[in-house]
Amino acid sequence: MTEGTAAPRRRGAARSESARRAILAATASLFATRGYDHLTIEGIAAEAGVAKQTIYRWWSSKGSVVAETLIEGELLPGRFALPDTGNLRADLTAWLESLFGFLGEPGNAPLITSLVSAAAGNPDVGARLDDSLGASELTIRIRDAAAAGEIWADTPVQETIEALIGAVVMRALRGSPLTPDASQDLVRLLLR
Amino acid sequence: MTEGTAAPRRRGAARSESARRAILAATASLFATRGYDHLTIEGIAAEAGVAKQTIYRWWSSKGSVVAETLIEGELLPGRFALPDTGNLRADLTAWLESLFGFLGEPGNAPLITSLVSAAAGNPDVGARLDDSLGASELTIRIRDAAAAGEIWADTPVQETIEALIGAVVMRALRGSPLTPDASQDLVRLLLR
DNA sequence: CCAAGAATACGCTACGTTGCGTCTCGTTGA
DNA sequence: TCAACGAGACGCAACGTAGCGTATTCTTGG
Repeated sequence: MTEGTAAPRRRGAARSESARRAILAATASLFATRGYDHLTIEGIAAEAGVAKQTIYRWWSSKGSVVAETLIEGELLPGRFALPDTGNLRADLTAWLESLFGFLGEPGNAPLITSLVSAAAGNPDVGARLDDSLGASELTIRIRDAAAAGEIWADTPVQETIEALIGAVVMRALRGSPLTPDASQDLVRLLLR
Repeated sequence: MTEGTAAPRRRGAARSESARRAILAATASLFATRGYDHLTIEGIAAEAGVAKQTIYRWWSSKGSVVAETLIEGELLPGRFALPDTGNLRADLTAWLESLFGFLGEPGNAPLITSLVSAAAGNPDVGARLDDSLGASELTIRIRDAAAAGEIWADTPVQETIEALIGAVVMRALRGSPLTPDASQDLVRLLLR
């Protein structure tokens, strides 16, 4: 499934790790500056100082390269992990605030928009994007909080998460202004 | 702003309405079968039996043509209007159910995914897509319901709508299975 | 033990294809 | 009469594939 990862050890020259790193770095850099749809394989190859065929040898599409770049953590900062202070509402609010804060910095909204577009065309990117935004921790925390009685026991976990991330995605897509209370309001809205 | 609409009355031949209709119909048909990123101006022209220049004369981009096709109602059925029985929760549930139902029919999820992708790259398409999904009625109804005390008076209208549509978009993007209670759960979650 | 050989990755260059957006052409129609 | 139309050629960019010579690495056999 995940392309571009280590090959089984056989004869012949080994895969060049430096080429792989250069490709991912070039992808991250070009993606950030030009966006997903202006990203080209030839552009990546040129920026990375690598032959086009070296990309095609290991990845089947632009989306695959982007997905792996995302996995490698070169596209989004790692700061979107959900904090764990024991207070779910506070943690969620902080998490949303860091996301909205990121969206508010100039140039970042188009980056997320581009990532959503990439996710629309490539499920692998979608899954990795969810991961990068902290969806898995979200699931665990909300489920546990419901079980522990910290929030309404019948909270529909899946729907809550989709509404949360969906709201963030919509903000990015529409570029709607970020009200200062958005994070608090959203958490209050969704966690009763 | 809205391209492709009436020209100022001058000398010479008038704009061909049949060409315009053929272009929009071809766009709708190709979009539905091949998706947004495989949609090409040359393909539309060929399918419509029209010269490429006739498209470029009236629209500036692929996105513009798609946006107008959306306005014309040729891409999405008109059935996503929010019903008005006086009971907001019931109306929202019905609205969500028709959306989720549409998403569940084979071939429709990719259509929405493609539309989201188109919206990501073209704000005009985004705005029209919101319209087609009934966002404006949503705003009015939720605001009125809050004012009338039918729902919590402090309901953050903008956040609620973004969470609602965002949840639908996430379903389409992730292709997650549609649980039968999803609509009810979502409405209960957001409207307390 | 170590050279020969096989297998593979790499950079490079070139090719045919597709779609872009622009630009003439005659022709047609209000 | 003159702009809109169809047809289609043009240069450009990027696609994905192929073949080349070179470098690297494992396997084999004298």
